[in-house]
Amino acid sequence: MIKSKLLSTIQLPSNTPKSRLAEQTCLTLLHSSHCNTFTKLTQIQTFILKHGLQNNPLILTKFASTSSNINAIHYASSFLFPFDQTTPTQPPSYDAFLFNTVIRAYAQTHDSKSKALFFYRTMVRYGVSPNKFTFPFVLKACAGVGSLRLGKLVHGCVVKFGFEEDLHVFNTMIHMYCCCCEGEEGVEIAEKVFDESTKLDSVTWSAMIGGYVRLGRSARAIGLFREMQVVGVFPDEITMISVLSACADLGALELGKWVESYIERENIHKSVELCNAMIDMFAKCGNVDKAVKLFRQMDSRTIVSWTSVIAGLAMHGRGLEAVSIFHEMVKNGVTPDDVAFIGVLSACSHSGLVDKGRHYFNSMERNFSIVPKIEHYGCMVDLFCRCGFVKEAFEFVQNMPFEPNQIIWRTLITACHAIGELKLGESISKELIKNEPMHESNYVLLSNIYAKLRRWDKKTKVREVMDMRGMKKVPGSTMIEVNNEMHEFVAGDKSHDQYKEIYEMVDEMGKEIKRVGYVPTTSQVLLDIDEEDKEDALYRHSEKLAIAFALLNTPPGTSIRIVKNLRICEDCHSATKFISKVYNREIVVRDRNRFHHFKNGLCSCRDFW
DNA sequence: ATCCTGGCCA
Repeated sequence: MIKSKLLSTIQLPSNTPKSRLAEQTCLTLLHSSHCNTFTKLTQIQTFILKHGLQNNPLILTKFASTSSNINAIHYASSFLFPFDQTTPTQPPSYDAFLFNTVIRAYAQTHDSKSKALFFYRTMVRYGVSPNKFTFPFVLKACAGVGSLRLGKLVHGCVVKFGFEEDLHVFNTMIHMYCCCCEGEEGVEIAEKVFDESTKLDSVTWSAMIGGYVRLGRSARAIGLFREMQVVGVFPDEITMISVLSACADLGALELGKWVESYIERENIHKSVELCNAMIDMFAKCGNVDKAVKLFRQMDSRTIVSWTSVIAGLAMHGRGLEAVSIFHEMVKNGVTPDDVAFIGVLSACSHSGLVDKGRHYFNSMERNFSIVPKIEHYGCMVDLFCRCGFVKEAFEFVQNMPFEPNQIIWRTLITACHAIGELKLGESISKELIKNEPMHESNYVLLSNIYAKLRRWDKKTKVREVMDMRGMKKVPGSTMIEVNNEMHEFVAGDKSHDQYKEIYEMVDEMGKEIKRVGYVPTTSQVLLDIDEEDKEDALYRHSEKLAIAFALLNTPPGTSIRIVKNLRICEDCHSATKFISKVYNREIVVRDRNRFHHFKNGLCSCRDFW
């Protein structure tokens, strides 16, 4: 209000050159207000036109850079470039700085990154040479768009304008190639560029390490971090965030603890983000108590801190604690966002809190004006299915404002499988395969259903179709960290040095647990073989191999932590309960979905997962 | 004279 008055009543003293004073007044205006509403922008635009400042690059640049939301940016750019944007007429006397500002503004948006590239092209067409500040923005926009073709093109421009030696530009280029991974090509180029360069700083290494983590190649990320230390480049907090993220992904608790002490020892700044990454790491590596402790010790927290600890508790099946922290968060005046709701809803789902889940889902829009996304609907479907309310789940899906995605269909199929609605599961699976013929988990679900129906003929047929289409089932594998080393097992694995002892141990385990009531669940075995062989096949599962390995190589009474890449199978779940009792070990299993804490013959998931 | 790089939660 005050500003609009100021604008309309402003008087310029006559003894000063008008334009200079107008320029200063305009700068003050731009400086003092955040020009993110149409009204303010219109007022300033009027002022600019009135005082003939429309060709003043300084004013125009400021005008563009103070626009802090997407509408303001569109507005500012349409003012700066009022011509038909596809066929620009007369090149105005704009400089690189002005273009950089507009390119930056668009590069930072969520859905208009390609406009950044458009303005880069406009800039070049006008004969304005990009400077060293231009390319980091353009490359960032490319990374956001994710098109390798564009990325390569911009790389060419970087070389053409001679900025490939600039470390900022170079680092952003590594980042861009890591983000534009069509297949593996992008990351391969990033590696090549990375390997060929001689001057790398911690940012370059972090970009590459972070790239591997994003692609799920966490072991490679850790390897690269080790190389970084060998070469003698000192990591900073952002490097450590990526490394922690890799530990979280691998479930490498010992390594994660080492990272924690390394941060302490080297006095690396513990930013909120670093603490968040640490919370996430401890939760995903099985020590959720430590995650909660760290969370409690933080003196300032962001929504990410709260969400990390809530999601951490959720995956350990500690739903009530997660819900209570969510409450505490709201009470502390932190407004939950959509991700926080994913956390609290999945907490309800993993702990069977149906009513609470419904309550939070309904409160999203009512109390927080967050429109539930399909992911939130997915959480609800999962919640209903886990509690056995399959009918309600189907009704819920029918009433939701989205077309169900494959994730939701697969949740429903799994539920059908669990409650024995095999015919329904079969028909949905077939439908899914028709729509998404190259997704292997659709075939796996169908083949599981045929196994339960004992229709080996149809099961074999599914297998054949998969082979014909050149697809492979992701092999189940289990990782375990012993003495700071990761060991990975796949079913029937004989590559391990200790494999003979391990198989003997597995046999012994089988005998011991059968004595206290374990019955092998042979219907889980997805092969058409006779019962005795099936039992044998069950004993070769990667989970059991890893547990046997742990029993052989860790002191009695210590807890065992393993990480499985897929969901733990029903038989291994049952067997592990008995093993925890017979061998008096706490066994913590992280599977694709959540954690299972086995202790004294029971599991924290209450056999519901 | 003012504009630059990598990172955390589903």
